[in-house]
Amino acid sequence: MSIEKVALLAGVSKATVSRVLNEHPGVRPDTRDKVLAAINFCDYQPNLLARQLRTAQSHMLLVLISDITNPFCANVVQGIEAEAEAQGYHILLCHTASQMRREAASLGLLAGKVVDGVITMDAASCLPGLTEFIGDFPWVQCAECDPSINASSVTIDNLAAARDTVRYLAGKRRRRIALVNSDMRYLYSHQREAGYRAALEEMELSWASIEYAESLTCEAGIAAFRRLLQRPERPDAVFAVSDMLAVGVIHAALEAGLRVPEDLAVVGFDGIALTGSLNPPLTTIEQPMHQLGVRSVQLLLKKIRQPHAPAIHEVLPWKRIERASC
Amino acid sequence: MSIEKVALLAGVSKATVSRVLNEHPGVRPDTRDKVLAAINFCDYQPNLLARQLRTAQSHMLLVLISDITNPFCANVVQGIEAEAEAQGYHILLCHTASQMRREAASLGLLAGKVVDGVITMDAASCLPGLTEFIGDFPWVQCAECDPSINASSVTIDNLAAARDTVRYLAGKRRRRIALVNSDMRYLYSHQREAGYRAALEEMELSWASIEYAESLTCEAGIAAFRRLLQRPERPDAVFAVSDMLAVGVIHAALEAGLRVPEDLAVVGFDGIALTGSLNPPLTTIEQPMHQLGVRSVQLLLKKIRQPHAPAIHEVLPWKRIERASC
DNA sequence: CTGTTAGCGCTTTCAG
DNA sequence: CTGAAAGCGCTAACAG
Repeated sequence: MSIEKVALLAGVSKATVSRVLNEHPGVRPDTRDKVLAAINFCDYQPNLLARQLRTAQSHMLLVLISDITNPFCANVVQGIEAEAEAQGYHILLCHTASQMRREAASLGLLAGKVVDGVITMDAASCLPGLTEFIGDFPWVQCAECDPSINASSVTIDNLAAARDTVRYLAGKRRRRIALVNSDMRYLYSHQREAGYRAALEEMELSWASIEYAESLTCEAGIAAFRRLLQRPERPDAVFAVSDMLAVGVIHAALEAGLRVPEDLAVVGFDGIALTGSLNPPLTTIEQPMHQLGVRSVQLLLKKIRQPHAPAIHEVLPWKRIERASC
Repeated sequence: MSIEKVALLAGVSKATVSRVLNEHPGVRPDTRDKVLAAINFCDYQPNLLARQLRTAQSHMLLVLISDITNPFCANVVQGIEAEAEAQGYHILLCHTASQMRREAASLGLLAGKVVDGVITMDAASCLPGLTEFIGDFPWVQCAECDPSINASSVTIDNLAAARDTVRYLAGKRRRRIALVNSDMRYLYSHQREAGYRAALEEMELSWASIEYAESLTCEAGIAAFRRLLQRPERPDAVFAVSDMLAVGVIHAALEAGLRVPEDLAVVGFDGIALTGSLNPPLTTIEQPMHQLGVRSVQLLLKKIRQPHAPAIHEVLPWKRIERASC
């Protein structure tokens, strides 16, 4: 049943049906009722595709994500979805696994008018090849920002957060603070590593040790910590750039007979809910995950509505949550 | 730049451009090249909305989920997305928080032709009011299935899994086995509770104790276990219907001075990756999360392609993973 | 092998 | 306040 059938049924024109559908003012109450009755009668639902084609807006947002299985991402997506829903938008989720090919494919949805804009949360979206694909389409970088790109962003100050964390550990008399970092394709990895190095220098700690995890999972954290243990001198503290990595670090430490926090202090990053219920509870740097998502949507919609407004780079606060692991 | 511009540029008709775009056979190589050149020249990207309107298929799938933050859901979604991508489909994610209002709104996308079908993973989608909304549209119930509904489903045998678990605990000389269940709006809650009761009866255990968690989070697990402890006799084993609940149970148990597994055995459900890295590692009932997602997409596409094929109810195997928590 | 034409279902001027 | 008509960009008969 199309709008035409409804029009026929109500004895009016397509235009009038469209008017009541979109709540345009200036439709006489009784014709409005007639139309509404007809709509109800054949329980008509408008074809959204046709509407989108005609109005040239889909009210859909694309979200590019490396791995929804990572609780941090899931929480941000939840924020994105909540705000999108509140503003009458839907979200299209694309796992890119940071693979250029998949990213490029998804981005066809932008050019294809299937989505009105894109929020990226993954490493690869900053690659020169991809920025070209996105071109001038509305785009917000979330949690991972390349400042040289002309798109809005919502992030935290990763360098400051990492620096503060290492200083905090040093303040707790830890002298051999190791960093368990992630894939260096992420920009935040560089930023946090820079913060780590800066703090070591400031605190005049010469001991440094960095391991790179293959993914943001417990298993990768376990493997990374084991590698750390094979080095000449073992650390007395580990700063992991993700809570999941920290979970693995603690597991591997206990397994190796170390006590946490007595022998090894551990700090995570992200502040996922789970951290408070671990044994021991995990000290972590909390990112405003939900807010990161919410603001991303808000900036994206602003760009969609005012395409020529300049990019906005928003930096949200982080917070250290002190618990027993350190 | 529309298909018309390309046609003009290549000196052919729109139809021919469309043919090369869709790789239809029977286009002379040199005209094909001309078109391709033109497409390249103005880097034309087809308007997917227009195509979708015309062909009456969007190649998009709707996924209704209660909470992406729950790792079990996230893993299933990952499976859904992977298979969808492999088959040339995209997914639209809708958090429903099991709220009727939001579900109904999302389902407008079905009637509105924005999506070709829907996969539901939440409790509310079985409500009579909603099944009406979905009507005859292609629909697969994933992980949560109401057999009285005429839609395909992919699940595990929740009753058998729960029964087996309780028997296993009884076999380990546990005599006071408590169940930490979730929201009873979920059908699996009923099924697992039925399995729990059946096993108790079979094993001739008269002691039973059930607590209902408010959500599938660690915090809810902690609260539930605390309530359990306030009862006259404390359990010597807890079967939690979700790994996240189990994490909370263990946390609360250690906090109360109980040793796990000596004083309290704990078994979870779902088999999320994290469970292997907890302290102690968690015994759990593993659901084939990825496969649940993959098969859901496959059944949905089958239904989309053959609308009159009968519904298929697929039951996937589960697996007990024995670890130190029990 | 290629072009012409007729829509998909909707919104939106422009007249009346 | 309502209707007629044009057209969003594409695909698919049907001719030629």
